[in-house]
Amino acid sequence: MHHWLMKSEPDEFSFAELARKGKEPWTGVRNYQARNFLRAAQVGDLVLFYHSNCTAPGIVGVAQVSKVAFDDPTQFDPKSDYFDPKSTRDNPRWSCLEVSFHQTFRQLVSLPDLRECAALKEMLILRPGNRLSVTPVTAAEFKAIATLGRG
DNA sequence: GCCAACGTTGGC
DNA sequence: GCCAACGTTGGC
Repeated sequence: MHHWLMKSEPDEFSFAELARKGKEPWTGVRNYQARNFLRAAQVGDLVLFYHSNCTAPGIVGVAQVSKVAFDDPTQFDPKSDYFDPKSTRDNPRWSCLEVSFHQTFRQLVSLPDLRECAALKEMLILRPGNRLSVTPVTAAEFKAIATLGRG
């Protein structure tokens, strides 16, 4: 069992939308390190859902991996923002997976909250300049954040 | 809108 | 394989 943190801009895809739809293919990851994390995820892994690039950045709830990684269809679609002309069907570069809604936090665990928490000092997301949209989280970090979020 | 950080690209 | 240029991310 692994734990992850995934970032999404709420203007693009919000956690509320995941709650409404129940599940969503997590496509558009175009960074090799993040892709490798996606490929390591297993069904049942819990995912902290982080809203970035918004007025109140932070973790809003928990999702769960419901399908392991498969070829990201958007890489083959010339109409998609995520189209990659260098990727072929014989040798696809990019993977996606499916996430399902799990739980909405009672309160936002904001970026300042995360920075304040001594147990979270090592989190990748808190490093300056970190741009990975998918990062691993330890079980202890997950627990600390879930405790804050569940209030 | 600014800017720091970092990944990627491409010339050499 | 080096490295400068460029693009993107994301907090503020």
